[in-house]
Amino acid sequence: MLPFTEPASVAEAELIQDSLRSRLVIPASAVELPRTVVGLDVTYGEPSVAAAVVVEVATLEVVEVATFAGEARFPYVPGLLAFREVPLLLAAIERLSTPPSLLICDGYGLAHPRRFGLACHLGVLLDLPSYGVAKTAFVGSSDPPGPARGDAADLVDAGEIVGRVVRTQSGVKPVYVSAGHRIGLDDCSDLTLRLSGRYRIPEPTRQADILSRSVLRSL
DNA sequence: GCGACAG
DNA sequence: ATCTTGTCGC
Repeated sequence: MLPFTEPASVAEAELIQDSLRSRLVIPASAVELPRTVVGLDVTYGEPSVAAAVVVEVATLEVVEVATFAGEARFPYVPGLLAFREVPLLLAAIERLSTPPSLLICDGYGLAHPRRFGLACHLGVLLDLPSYGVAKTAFVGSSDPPGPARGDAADLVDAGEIVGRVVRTQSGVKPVYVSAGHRIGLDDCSDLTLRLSGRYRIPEPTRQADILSRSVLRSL
């Protein structure tokens, strides 16, 4: 795995993204789906808490969890979220007993100003398939997806399809899916729907959100 | 130039 | 993200 580099400035952070982006691999065809996936999230506080939750794809059951509490070292800057979250998330992932097979992040992958969001960053550093599921818009635009679960619309930025707006529950606000590394957009969308039981947010990141919040409360 | 801007 | 209760509705 590649080491995380802590940038000393916004300009340096952008250079790091441009450099790591050259290692991105996005396959054109479907990849084999793993038996389990890892949902990731960070809740901010003092300290902040990162959570990694392993979920079995077939049953949506939680198989293992790990957390890490520490200070976020980089400020929140739109487009540079990874520098705030990656160190904490890597520490949580390292505490899992089983090696992760696919990462699902709370945020964006390729749908990013420099095409290198959080999901790309984690995927490249760990050389693992990864993608992002965000709750609100960031870059690009789309037609509104149809009203039924499974309806979706391309997310387009600068004439490029960078992600997909996916309705995971009928009549509920859609989520924003974008590929991170070593997985194509179709697979990301399919997996997101498969992992969304009765909630808007797919189970892995939903559980990571719940866990990181509860751990922070208990500190 | 102005506003918007993942978490 | 977070500060924060009740409330409307399926």
